[in-house]
Amino acid sequence: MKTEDHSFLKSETIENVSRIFKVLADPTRIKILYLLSQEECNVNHIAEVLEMSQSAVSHQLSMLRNLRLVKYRREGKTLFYSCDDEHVISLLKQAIDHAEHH
Amino acid sequence: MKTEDHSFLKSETIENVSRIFKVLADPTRIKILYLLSQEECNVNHIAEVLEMSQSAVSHQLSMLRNLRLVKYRREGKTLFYSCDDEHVISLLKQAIDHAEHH
DNA sequence: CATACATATGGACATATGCTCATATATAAT
DNA sequence: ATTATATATGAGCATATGTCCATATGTATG
Repeated sequence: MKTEDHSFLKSETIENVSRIFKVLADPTRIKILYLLSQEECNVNHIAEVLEMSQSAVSHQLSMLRNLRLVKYRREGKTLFYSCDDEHVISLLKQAIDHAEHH
Repeated sequence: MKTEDHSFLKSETIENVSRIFKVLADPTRIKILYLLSQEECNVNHIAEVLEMSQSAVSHQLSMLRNLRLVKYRREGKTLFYSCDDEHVISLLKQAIDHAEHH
C-alpha cells in the first residue's frame, strides 16, 4: 500500500471526532449523560444524585449545552435538562456495554 | 422516577468507559488508529505519513500498546504495528461517519 | 421592592496531557 | 567490536481540563 493510496481524514473531521470523544472522556460527563439518557433532570437533582456541587454540574451542563448534546426546558425557576444527541448516547452506551462485558 | 429506580453504573465501568474515550479524544491518536485500521505500519512510516516526530509517535504507540489497542510484530530492526481492538475501531469509525455526514 | 430559591459564571488552582530534547536499547551489518 | 538504523524512554515544559469558591443572574412570591 503506497502513501498515495491512503484515505486521509480531513482535519475538520479529525477535530470534530476529537471533540465528540473529549466530551465522553470525563467520568462526570459520562454520569450526567447516562443519567439524562434515563430521565429528564433538573440541575439540583443531578447534583444530588451524583454527589457533586451545583457549580460543577452547571459548568458541565454549560459545556454540554454549547455542544448541543443536551437541551433544557424551563418550569418556573427550575431547568429540566435532557439529551439532545442520540448518536452520542449511542456511542456512550456501546462503550458501556463493551466495558461491562469486558 | 425515583432515585432508587436508576440503574447506576459501577465506578469501575465508568473508569473503563472514560479510559476508552480518552484514548480516542486526541487528534494524533485518531490519526494513528485510523491509519493502522487501513494497514499495518512501522513506526517511521507513521511518523512520515502523519508528519510527526519519531518520538511523539513512539510515545503514543506505547500508550496504545499498554491499553492493548495495538499489537506489533518484529521484522529485523523494524516493528510493524496494527490494530488489536476491533470494538474501539468500530467506535472510531462510527464517530468519523457521524462527523463527516454532520 | 425585598427575599428566597434555582442556576450560571468568572477566577484561581491543582492535575493531567502531549510534545520536544536528549539519550538508551535493540538488532543487523561490516 | 564498531557503526548504523529503528524504536523506546525519561525529564522537562507548556497547555488544557475540572473543580472550588465567590458572586451574578433570573424567576417567583410576599
